[in-house]
Formats: sequence, C-alpha cells, structure tokens
Amino acid sequence: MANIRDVADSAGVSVATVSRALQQPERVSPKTRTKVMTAVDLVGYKPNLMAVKFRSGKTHNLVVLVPTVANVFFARVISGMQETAAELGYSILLANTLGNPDIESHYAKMVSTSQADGLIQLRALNPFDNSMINDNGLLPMVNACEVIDEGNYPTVSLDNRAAAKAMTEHLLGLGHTRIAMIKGPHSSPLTQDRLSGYKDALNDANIAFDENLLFPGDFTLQAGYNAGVTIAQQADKPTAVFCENDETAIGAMQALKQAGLRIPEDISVAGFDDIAFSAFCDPPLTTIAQPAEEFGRTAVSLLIDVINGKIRKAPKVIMPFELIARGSTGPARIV
Amino acid sequence: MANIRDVADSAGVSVATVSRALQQPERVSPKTRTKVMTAVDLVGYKPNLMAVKFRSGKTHNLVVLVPTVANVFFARVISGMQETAAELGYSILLANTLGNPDIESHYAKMVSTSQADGLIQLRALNPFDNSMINDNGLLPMVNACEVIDEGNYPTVSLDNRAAAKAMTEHLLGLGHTRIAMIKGPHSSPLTQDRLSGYKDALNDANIAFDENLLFPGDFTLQAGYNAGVTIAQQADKPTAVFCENDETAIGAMQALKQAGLRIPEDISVAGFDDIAFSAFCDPPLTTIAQPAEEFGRTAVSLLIDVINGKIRKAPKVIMPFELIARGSTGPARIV
DNA sequence: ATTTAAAATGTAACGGATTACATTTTTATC
DNA sequence: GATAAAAATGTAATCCGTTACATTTTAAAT
Repeated sequence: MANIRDVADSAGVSVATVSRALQQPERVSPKTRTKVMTAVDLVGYKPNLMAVKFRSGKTHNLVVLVPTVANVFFARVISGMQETAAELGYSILLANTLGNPDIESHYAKMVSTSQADGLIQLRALNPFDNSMINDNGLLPMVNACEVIDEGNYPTVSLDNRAAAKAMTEHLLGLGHTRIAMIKGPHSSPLTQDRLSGYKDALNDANIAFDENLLFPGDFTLQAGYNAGVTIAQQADKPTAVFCENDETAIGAMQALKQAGLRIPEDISVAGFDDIAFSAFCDPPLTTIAQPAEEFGRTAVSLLIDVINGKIRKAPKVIMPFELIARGSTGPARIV
Repeated sequence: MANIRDVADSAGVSVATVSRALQQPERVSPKTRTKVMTAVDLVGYKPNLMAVKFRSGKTHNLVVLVPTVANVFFARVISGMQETAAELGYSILLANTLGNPDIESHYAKMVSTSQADGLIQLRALNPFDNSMINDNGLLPMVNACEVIDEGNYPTVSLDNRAAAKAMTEHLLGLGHTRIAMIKGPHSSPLTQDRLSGYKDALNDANIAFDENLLFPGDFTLQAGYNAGVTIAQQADKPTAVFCENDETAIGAMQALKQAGLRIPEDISVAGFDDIAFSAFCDPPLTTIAQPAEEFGRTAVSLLIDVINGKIRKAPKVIMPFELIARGSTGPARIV
C-alpha cells in the first residue's frame, strides 16, 4: 500500500506539502496541487485512516448497543441515527448484542480503548464495570429508548407511563373494565413504567388493580402467543388486552383468534410501538406510535455534543407519543 | 489517559517489558509481572487499540453492508455473523445503508482506508468504483444472500431458482393453474432468479406463462398490500399468489382479506424467507425457510479465510432451503 | 534594486504500542 | 569460582499522517 511518503517522492515535494495539498488545498500553489494529485493517482494512494485517527485521538466512530436489530422498532431508531451521524461526519458501529454481556462489553470497550468516541445504549441496563468508565468518571454515553435514572448520562425517552395511561384510558373509554396486560421482560424499566401508567389509569377510574390480569412476556411474538393462549382459556376472560409491544400483541391476537375469539367484538387488543406490521395485521392494531427515527437523530446529536464537551448538565429529553386507534380495539362486549 | 509509558514509569521498568507482561506474560519474571499489573491498576491503563491496530495493520474489524436492518431476515443473518465473528476475534461494523450509495461508499471505504480488514455485502449490486479495490486487484469481500456473478468474490447464496420452482410446484400440486407472482425490486437478482424458478415450474407443467399475472413489488408490506388490492379487483382472479418475500405476502393477504376473499379457500398465498411474523399471521404463511443465521456464519468464516489468504479460488456456497407449508395455501377452488 | 511582508514549502517531532536487536541478569554446569 | 547458556530486560526503530516551527520563494512596496 502506498503511503504519503510515496506520494511525496513521486511528486517531488515533502510529505507536509502532500498533506496540505489534500487537507487544505488553498494552502499550496495550484502548480503543486496538480503535481500532488497526479502523484496520488499514479501511486494509488489511499490515506491510512487508522493512522489519522490514532494521531488525532478522534475516531469519529460511535458505538451503538442494540439488544437485537431484529426488533423492528430499533431498526427505525438506527436509521435515524445513521442519518444524523452521516451529516455530522460520524460512523455508526452497530453492535447487535443479543443481550449477551460479553458482546456488550466487547463493543462498549471500544470507547475506553480509543476505538470509538462515544456510546449509545438502546437498552436499560448498565452493567458496565468501572473499566469502561474513563478517568473523568464519565463515559461519553447517551441512553435512548430504555432509560435508566442512575448515572449522569443524557437520555432520550418516551413518557412510557403517560403513554400506557393514555392507552388504558382509551380502553376504559370503550367500556372495558377488565383489562389484561401482557408485560415485557422484568429487567426492562419500560415494563415498570408501562405497568405504572396502566395502574394510574385504573386508579383514576376507581378500578381495582387485579394481579391476575397480568401476564408475563418478553416482547416476542411467541411470548404474546403463549399469553394469548392462557387468556383464551380463562373462565372469566378480560374484555381487553393491553400488550407492552406490538410483537406481543400480534402473537396474542393469533392465539385469541385461534381460540375462536373475535377481535375486537369479543376481546380488544392494543399494542405499543406502531411497527410496520401493525397496520397490516388482522385486524389492524391499535397502538402507541413513537417517533423512532427522531429518537435516533436526537441520541446521536446529543452524544456528539457530549463528545465535544458542549454539554454540562445531562439533558433528559422526552419524546412525544401518539395513540393510533385501529380496528383491534372496540367497545366492550356487554357481559 | 494513561499510556504504556506511564505504566512503565510507575512500575520502574521499560515499555517493552510492560508490553511483554501484558501480551506474553510467560516472557517476564513473576516479580515483574506483578509490578506491572499493579502499575496498570494504579495508573488506570487502557491500551489504545487504535495504536495497536495502526501499527499491526490488522484492524480485526469487518464491515457488513445491509440495505436495511429492518428486514427481519437480514437481522437473523447478522446475528449469525456476530456469533462467528466474536468466536474468531473480529468485530462487525454494521452499516445500515438504506440503499444510499453515499452511505455504502462511506462504509465500504473503511476497508481501503485501513479501518477494516474486509467487507460483506448483503445485497447484489456492486457499484463500487475502483478506489475501493486495493492494489492486488481484489477487495477482501464476500457476497451473501443476494449474489452477483461478476467478480471473483466468494458468495453464499440460496438456489433461489430451485426454491421458487419448488414453491410453484407446491401450488401446482394443489391444483392451481393461475398463479400470480408479486415480484421484488427489479434491480435485485433474487427477483430474476425467483421469477425464473416460477417459470420453470409452469413450463414443466405445460402451463403458459402469463405476463398479466406478474405484479410489481419491492419487498415491503405496502407494496404487497397494493398488489393485493389490484389482484382482488381483477375480473379473472388468480387462485394463488406467490410473493417473493414474506412482507409482501403479509401485505397482500391483508388486502385480499379486506376485499372479502378467504385464504386459502378463495385464494392461496405463499411467501419466501420464513420471517418470524409469518408463523403468527392469519392464516399462517406457507413460505420458504432459509438458514439465515448459517448464511451469516458462513459469510464471516469465508471472509476471514480470504483476509488470511487461505482461499485461492473463490468458493460459491449454496445453502439449502425448506418449504414450510402452513395454512395460507390450500387446494384450488374449482372454478 | 532593496527591503519587507506574505505565501509556499520543508524539517522533524509526535501520537502509543510492538518488536528486532542489544545488553544485562540469572541459572546451570564443570 | 569461572564460563556458557538461558532468561529477563532495555533501547530504539517502526507504523503513517499531521503540524509547529524553520526556511525558502514569491510578491509588493519604496
């Protein structure tokens, strides 16, 4: 591989001149510029960006930890990230962690080992050991979507509690009083927040919270299906099911329909996220839309501010949500 | 940030000794090893991997170009990649290109600019200009899933033609003779191959190919829906629709059902890919399953062989497929 | 033509870890 | 205890651009 010295030799100038001709063309005479460009082509010079980044100490890489890119919601967030990153001259190094702590740690260490300038987590947990925190006591990091309170990191999140409350109120407004909830993974603060919002709405409506209407899940189609099967078998069925994400809802609908229940006539189903499939399932799913791409854009933009020291107090950005009412929810069946 | 010299000073040894204590502990005395380790902790030393990679010329990074991580099939492929890469000590730099040539080029250049050792493309086109081809005339690259013939690159692909033929034969076997096809994007060789397989089967069955049974698509839910609407409006409807991917099929089913057609009684629908949603839609989708994770594993493993110069003639790996018959296909309605 | 300022170019240090080669220390052997 | 061999450690070059500082060339002004 040709290096800058080969170009300098070929052009008959010094390496400094070559560097200037490439980085700040106005600093060299037009004659020299031409000579250098010709030499670059001649020797097939490609700058070794590893060397550049090594010397400058700035990699212009951002690591993004995603539990799984297979989550359609995350995919949209990532698109937004890539967009803003490209605009600001950064690359996204996307780490599909599969929840594996080894993979998480491997990629997160890219920051402390100078391979990336900052980190965005699209997940809640923060199990990084201190080896990942740099000397200032703070890793350049932003938490998005699933947010933790601990730590002085900027966050971009939804008011999940308010959104879940809004959805529950939507169901209450349709006359439902026995509303089941299929939860997300225990470890996720989303699950806690959405559950709280659900309870808030019940409370405001003077309906007692019933532990038996809570079903476990993990945000997957299969978990939703399993919960749906259980619900369909119950003697005293709920008239509505609020699922903590759309995958869960789609899985649950499948089980409920297979059990002979009509949606929404016999039972209403609501989701959360508004993934693409939700508009195309049968019936189309009532859900909470989140500005996914905007999550990504905001997170990247915040992270770059952190990296450039432009942020003093860590901002906590709350994004707006929208309740999308579709065919999967309807008036409660009179029992 | 503490560097290796700080450690050396703190431990009272030379930098060479520190390096050896960390890389090849058996090369230094136990006494020294302890001193060095203590110093490492004391000064909070984290090796600058940018420096290491710069000097060694090996980044142990692999760039993966994906048109969109939102494609659930690709998400599985990526998981497989990450798995094998981690095993072999490599990191995956995932580039969600959105089909944007600027983004593609940006990430692909990471190889020629020494920021990554190799490249995997999960897409067919090969528009890279020569600036990305290094001096040996060949970029360390593997094409997976969507494969091009040109170029002497290893490939991992499915026999899409055979798979499409198998699916068409499945439909023919159910008595269908008017089988529509909703295609993928024109630019994709997958589309060509799957169309060829479809024609092969028709040909073998002595059924004339009918141009009017071909509908455009682009692998999205919306495109499938649009095609479904068109099909449902036709006077002389086909009795089966073969979609070139599952998203398309799910979108099409939605439109057909909304138009009052029963699936599969009135019309059968088949897809391709076996994404997770396909088992949970209504009715569950008959489709072609591909070993997605295995695609990823194989691609990474091949690429690393290429990087290490272990490959002479570029292998062309063909992965097996499986037809998954579910509820969306049934006997043709007697007309 | 001379002086001065501005523009262009060159020289060399630097970033952080690795490693070939040189040197010192330890261990083994007689 | 002397000598050789082996082990441990140190010195300094290296990877490749960038850039502060030094020097040379060109242009402008008198």
